[in-house]
Amino acid sequence: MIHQRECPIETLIHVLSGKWKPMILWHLIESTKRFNDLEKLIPDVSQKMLAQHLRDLEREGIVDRTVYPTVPPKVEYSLSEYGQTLIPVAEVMCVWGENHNKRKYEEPAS
Amino acid sequence: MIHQRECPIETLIHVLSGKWKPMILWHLIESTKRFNDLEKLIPDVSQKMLAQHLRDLEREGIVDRTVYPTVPPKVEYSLSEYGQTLIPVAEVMCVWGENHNKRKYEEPAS
DNA sequence: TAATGCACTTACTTACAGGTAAGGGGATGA
DNA sequence: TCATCCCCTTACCTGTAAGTAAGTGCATTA
Repeated sequence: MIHQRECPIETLIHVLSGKWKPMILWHLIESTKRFNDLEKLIPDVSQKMLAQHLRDLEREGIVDRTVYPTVPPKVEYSLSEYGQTLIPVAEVMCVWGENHNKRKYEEPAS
Repeated sequence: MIHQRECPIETLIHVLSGKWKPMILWHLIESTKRFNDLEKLIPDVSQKMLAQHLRDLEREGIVDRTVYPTVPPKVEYSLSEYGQTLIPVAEVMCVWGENHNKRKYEEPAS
């Protein structure tokens, strides 16, 4: 049972809202990635949006940004320790999402 | 572990995106509600937005709409059987959300 | 006759997320 | 000297979500 007055579903939805954040999280759960890696892995994302959403996730404490002062610069993005707490949540969300997609595309009962 | 190619987190986020959907879900998890009930329970929602988001949730099969042909009209909204599958997901999301809010407002370490 | 309640819909406007294109800084390679 | 690589930032524009306000239809109430 849920026994809160306010609605914290909103919190998580808000943290992961934005067209590209779920994808970013998805790939960072798998492993640490560089900016360019993410750009290649996420089709059609612009550099601006990727940078912006990474900064959002960093501000929330979910993503760690590690800069190596080399030339050319190397920046790595990874899930922070706190960000790892999202993994089980993401799993539950994924199970539901997969099922929902199946329902939508395999049994269009409507 | 998550072993999908595509990212189904997006699916759930998309289903619950829109400023008012989490709140609507929240109240319908508690119990069946009428249009006016929801309007009163959700501060600042306009009738237009409430109607629109309820229709969205109905289209996804999450919410059932029951019309009683009385005058004045009576319409009840409730979680469908399928919508109930969202309850455990919502619970996990809530736990994380509560914790995140605590972290943000009680320990502004940044 | 007019007002009220319910559950919306419609038309119009505003705000913000996102898209496009270009630049920047600093070292290396041709 | 020019181009290239990496990781962005900036300026500008567009499209969609959301806000505002009014209207609809029907029956009951005053």
